Amino acid sequence: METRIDRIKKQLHSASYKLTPQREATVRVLLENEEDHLSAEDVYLLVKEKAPEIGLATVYRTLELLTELKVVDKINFGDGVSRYDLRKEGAEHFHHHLVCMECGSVTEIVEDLLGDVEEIVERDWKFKIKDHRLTFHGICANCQEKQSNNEK
Amino acid sequence: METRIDRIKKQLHSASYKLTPQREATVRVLLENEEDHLSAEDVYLLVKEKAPEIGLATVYRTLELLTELKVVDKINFGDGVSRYDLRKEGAEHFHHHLVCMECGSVTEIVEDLLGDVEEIVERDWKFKIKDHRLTFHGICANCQEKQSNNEK
DNA sequence: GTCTTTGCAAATGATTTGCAGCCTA
DNA sequence: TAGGCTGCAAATCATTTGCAAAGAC
Repeated sequence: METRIDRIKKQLHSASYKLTPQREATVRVLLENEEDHLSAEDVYLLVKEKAPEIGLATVYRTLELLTELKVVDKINFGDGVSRYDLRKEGAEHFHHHLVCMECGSVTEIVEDLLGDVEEIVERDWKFKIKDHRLTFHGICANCQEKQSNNEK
Repeated sequence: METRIDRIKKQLHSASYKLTPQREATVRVLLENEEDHLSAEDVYLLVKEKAPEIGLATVYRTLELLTELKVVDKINFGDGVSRYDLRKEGAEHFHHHLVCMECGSVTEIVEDLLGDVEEIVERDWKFKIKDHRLTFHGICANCQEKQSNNEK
């Protein structure tokens, strides 16, 4: 069976890059933390646990490479750091995010919510859409509940 | 008649801040360049033309202040800099952007495209939306035309 | 061997902060 | 005169780059 790593390896090869141990360790960390939205520093610390000799610069270079190959998406929630998110396999579009202003949690929405909107934009603005970024800022279900409990 | 500056002045006062000459100069630059998406450095250079003694730190501090008061929105298109956008008066929601991957131009969409989408998100994810960020990356009408001309 | 990739340290660039002086209530 | 506000310079933080050594084909 072809694993996810195998497929990423192929993608690298077809762009004439190698899956070095460092790159593999980095990809594994991303796979094992798919739900999180790790910064380069986060990834570095996690990779370091398995491969202590790795350098931060290598992590940055790998993440940049993976971004180029569209294996990951680089996102920015407005705090000063870039975060890296594995692209869902087969997903045509970048997924969306709900960022909680209370607790900072980030929830992913994989469903494509923008089909109709993109049609309108392409038609009315004559803009050829290649990608999108949609983030909602607000209060997550958890924090809403906490708030209403506090009011009791 | 109450000008836009007057209203911003009131907003500052009601949060017990003053509209100092430096702050006023900064706001004026933002008003005069509403269509652009200026970085702090951009704002600094423009303010410097009128008030050469101003410091970059003051511009940063002013922009931060205006962001807090929701007079401007701080946005990030993925290049390493924050940009500042005057919030449209009366606009309930932050407007959207089309970023051209060819020429880097940024077009604003003031229309609210997300009404339906927000309803879905609030209902299905129990997420109380306070704000949103929507950016499309693609090719603007101009660059599309240039490309098809080159192919001739 | 040649070309790619790496780790380290130094460089860069955006943004923030410490602080002494300034201005205004 | 006290506090907010400013300009400057130094500090910080994320990210990038130069370079010599190490590794892959």
